Amino acid sequence: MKDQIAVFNECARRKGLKNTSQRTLILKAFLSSPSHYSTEDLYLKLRKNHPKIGYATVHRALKLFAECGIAVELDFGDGQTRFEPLTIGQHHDHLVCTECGSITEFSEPRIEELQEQVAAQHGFKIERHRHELYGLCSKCIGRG
Amino acid sequence: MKDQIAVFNECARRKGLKNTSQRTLILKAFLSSPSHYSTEDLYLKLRKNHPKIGYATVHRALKLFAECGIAVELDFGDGQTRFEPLTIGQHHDHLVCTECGSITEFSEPRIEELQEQVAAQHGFKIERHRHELYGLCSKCIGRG
DNA sequence: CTCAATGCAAACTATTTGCATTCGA
DNA sequence: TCGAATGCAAATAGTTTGCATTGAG
Repeated sequence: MKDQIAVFNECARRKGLKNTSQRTLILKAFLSSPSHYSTEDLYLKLRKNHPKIGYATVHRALKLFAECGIAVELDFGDGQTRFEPLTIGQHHDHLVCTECGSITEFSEPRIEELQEQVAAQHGFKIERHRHELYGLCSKCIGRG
Repeated sequence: MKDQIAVFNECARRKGLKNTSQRTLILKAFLSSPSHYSTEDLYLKLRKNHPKIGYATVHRALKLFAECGIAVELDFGDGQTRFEPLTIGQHHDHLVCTECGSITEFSEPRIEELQEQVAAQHGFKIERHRHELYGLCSKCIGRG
């Protein structure tokens, strides 16, 4: 988390941005939880203690975090863009439960390797990827 | 393609739907091209020869195709939902060029297998997945 | 004749933008 | 002071829905 704040501050400095209490607040809330926030999620959470904060401010901050490389935008197909804190060099993909909406992370180097092979076969240069498995999580399998 | 039409007709019959010239038209156009159409793409294409067709009709037909299992909805993060014809049992994933927008399909059984292993480790039951590699296609690498 | 389908326009939802005001450097 | 940031409201874009009319069975 310290790393991420440092990375963001450096990025903000390069862009000539100013520090504001709101953005600091949003950044801390964003980093302090393992959640996958949509703008609305985070906005609603922050508003409890900071009623004056604006939706657009939260949204602009999240987009900025993504630009600075400390967040990634995710889309699980439910119509909401989510943002996830990104630690440098740490990539992972997601298991998304279609029943309860829970999100679990996974990382499988052998898949990444095969991806590279596939790309190479097509003369394709990978910049980024998304890999999501949708289905039932362990908690929901029993109930189903 | 014949299979897909048969599957759709059976599905429509079960749902008690009626055949209409518009939907037949949309279905044929949808299946006759390897493209990954958004509603708008297909609507604009169809409108050339059938100016009276409505956007909503095209959209409702595409959603229906997805419901009947002859199409899958795709989202490459550009804000448009795309629809791809699906042949039964034939699954594939996508290489998406971030430069020219071209879409190439790939299929790698070893990745699917590893996916299943990952899911099993988490007690997760996969219903479907999405796996997309974003980057530069062979044509765009030279130009870059 | 009945009810699904159509085509149009309007509604909706998430996201983005314009702008007057506020506030950090 | 200067310009970035904020907060509000309005605009946008894609998707979905309501409804009067059309048309298939």
